[in-house]
Amino acid sequence: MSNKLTTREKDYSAWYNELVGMANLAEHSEVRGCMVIKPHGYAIWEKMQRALDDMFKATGHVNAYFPLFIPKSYFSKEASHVQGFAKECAVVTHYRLKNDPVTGEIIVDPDAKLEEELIVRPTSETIIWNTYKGWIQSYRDLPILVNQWANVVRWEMRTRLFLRTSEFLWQEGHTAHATSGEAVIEAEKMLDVYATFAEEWMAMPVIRGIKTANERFAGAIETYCIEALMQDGKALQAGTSHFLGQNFAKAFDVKFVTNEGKEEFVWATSWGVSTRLMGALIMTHSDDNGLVLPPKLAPIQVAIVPIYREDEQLEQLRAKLNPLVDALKKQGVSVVFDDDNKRKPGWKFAEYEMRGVPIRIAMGPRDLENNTLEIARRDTMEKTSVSFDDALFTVQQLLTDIQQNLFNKALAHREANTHKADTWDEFTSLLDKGGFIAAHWDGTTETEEQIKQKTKATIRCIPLDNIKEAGKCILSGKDSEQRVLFARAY
RNA sequence: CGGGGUGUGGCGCAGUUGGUAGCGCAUCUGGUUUGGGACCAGAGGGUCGCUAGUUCGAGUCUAGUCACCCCGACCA
Repeated sequence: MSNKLTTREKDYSAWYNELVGMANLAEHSEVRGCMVIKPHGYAIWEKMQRALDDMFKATGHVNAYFPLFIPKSYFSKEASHVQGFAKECAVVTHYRLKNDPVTGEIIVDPDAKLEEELIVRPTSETIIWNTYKGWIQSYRDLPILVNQWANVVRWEMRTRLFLRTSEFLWQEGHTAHATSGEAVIEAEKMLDVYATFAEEWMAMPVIRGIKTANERFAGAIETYCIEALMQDGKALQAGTSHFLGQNFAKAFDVKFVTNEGKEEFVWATSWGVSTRLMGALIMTHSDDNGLVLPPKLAPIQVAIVPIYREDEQLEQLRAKLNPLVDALKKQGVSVVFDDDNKRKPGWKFAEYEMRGVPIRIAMGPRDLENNTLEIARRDTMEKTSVSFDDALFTVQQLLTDIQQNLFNKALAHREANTHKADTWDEFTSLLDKGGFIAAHWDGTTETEEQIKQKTKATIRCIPLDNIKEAGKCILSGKDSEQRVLFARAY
């Protein structure tokens, strides 16, 4: 392992890859476009999962599981949905291998060709709606509020650890409702859950908005999203929630009988967040010393490093620190007491910093004499010497402070990098600096496409809390009734 | 799929006009160390991505091939 991260100004992409590797989060697999999530990375993902899952349960949802394979014919039922995913599907065509009679090599048995190919799910709308058809007859069966934790496969041309991999982990919620209004409320509610999670757990401020028709999910009537701004000034879609209308119900013939005896199609939503959130977390807070984790998602919140020369000193430190460790654990703080004799303190300091541990405590002979210990916070890298008796209180205080400080810092960064543009020149010059740009747009897909072609900037969203304001489109000069949010994005 | 780049011990790299492979980190052993990634001494580890060709001789030249990375098109 080398010692330091290279500076991120030079090449953000390289810096990101290096960080992900050195912080022991993940690595590229030899399998095309896939990644191996290492234990430390997975521990963070598990904390995210748990928090999200609790929020889903609290809003009335339950978990279920559906097949990995989707018969090809299911896909063709919803026209825009196929179009959206057709180009990136992995397809199972055979079910058996055999030894080549001539060469002895393992080959695909040509006699084992499937009659109907199976698609490895890129998302589960089709198989789930095919299943819901059997679950729903009456209004009494509604709503169905189901979530699935799963892996999906999208054959992406270019991949990037966590942000875009051929296989990724996610959750996808699929709900069925009796009325349009109820489904819209559900889609908006789940967007809110995502936004709350992003801001309160990940300490990552997000903008809630809706996508333009062009950027909408394949098969959706309305796509809601949360958009975050990374440290390099690029935007990242961190979560989406879709109002699907009756598109999938019609495609899969899912009808229910109302309490008035009328037969109607069901209304649907789907919503998901993925391991991309890991990428978002990394790119929002990390610095050149490595990963920075918000306390709420840190697998280790406090690392205690004893500094000692002889075993006897270690014993003294252990005796002194054990009650503190116990007290912290009792408060629900995850803490490691690192008395590993194979590593030196300096090495441990650097390592915990690289891994993003929010608080580090060091205690040595000098502290024993003075009844003090040294507390270092990861977010600001400040070290303070505090009285041993105040340690418990200070740590608890600090965990809250760090969580809040990380959010504040990220918010300040976003605000400093969000600008209004009223002319094309202003727009393009702002784009090169990165960040969000609020600008007028005439509302047409053609203009949106042209802007994208000329500048690589996309409309990230139309913010939900947007203020109506008359203006002229920055490209076409036509009338516009509100600003929309542009950015270059991941 | 287009443009560019890289494949050499576990990781990062060097290797000149072709002459039989070296450096840093990591690893192992012993000792001294331990308050910011320790030091000294010693040791182990590579058919140079793969295949064919040129040559007395190929990490180096030629052709092919595979893989990966970066920049586009596509996307959460």
